[in-house]
Amino acid sequence: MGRAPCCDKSKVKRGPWSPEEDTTLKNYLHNHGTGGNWISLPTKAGLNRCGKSCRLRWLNYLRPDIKRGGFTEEEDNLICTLYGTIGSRWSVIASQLPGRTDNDVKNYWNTKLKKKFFAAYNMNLASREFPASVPKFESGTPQDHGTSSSCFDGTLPYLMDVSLGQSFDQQKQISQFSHSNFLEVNDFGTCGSKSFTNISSSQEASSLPTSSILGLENNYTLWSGDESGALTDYGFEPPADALLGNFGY
DNA sequence: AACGACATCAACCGCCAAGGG
DNA sequence: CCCCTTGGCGGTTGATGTCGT
Repeated sequence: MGRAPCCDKSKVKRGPWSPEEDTTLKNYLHNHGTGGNWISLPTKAGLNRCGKSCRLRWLNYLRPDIKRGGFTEEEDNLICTLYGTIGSRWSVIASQLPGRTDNDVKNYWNTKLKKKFFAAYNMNLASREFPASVPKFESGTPQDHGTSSSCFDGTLPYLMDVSLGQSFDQQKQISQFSHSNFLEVNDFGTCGSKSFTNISSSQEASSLPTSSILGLENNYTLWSGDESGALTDYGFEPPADALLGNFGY
């Protein structure tokens, strides 16, 4: 027996969202929040859409803090470094790129960065006898590359500056983005890693939703991976565990 | 101008894990 | 425990745009 679908696909609208639907969803979320239930949200909001579709539309497109436009070189480098270390954990990678969604990062990787990544990698292989296997971490344990391992056959150029084909300072790059070990957590998605000071001092902070507006409490909770123990242990072997530790995971 | 190839990205699919009853 | 619902995630698809011939 197959798994029951989350909604009746034949009765809900699919495909691209209209501006009217976007407005309806935004207005509803602004006034009521998710109510902790995306599945029932479209009915309450008067949308003939699947709840999952509403959630995706909000997270990937309608959220006010979405950053649109091209990725910077620093973002490129960070994505490549993280991909080389933890694999295709797009939500984790996106959490280190404020304003970027996992879908954005995934699309960007698949359409552009992947080629750049391997072009730089091949260049390194040809010019500098880049080792066929890269045991950079002192632990000596095999790397866990997540679901992407088959793509690499165990070989990862994760210390490479893809734009320059030069050695890449992983810790430096990561520190530029992770700011601190605090993660922003809210009810509207997993994206957005910002330091407390960034949230509290920026103009963005003043525009953050209050619990009354969005029907939420503790919209922004600060978690420290070292201290709270609240964050998931993803079960990575070193070095991924060590790297994720930099982000509070 | 017309056409095909390629690139982009929004949206969907299906699986998995968490949590509540 | 077990089952069910839901949220979250990564992989994939398909519509649309852009470029080259």
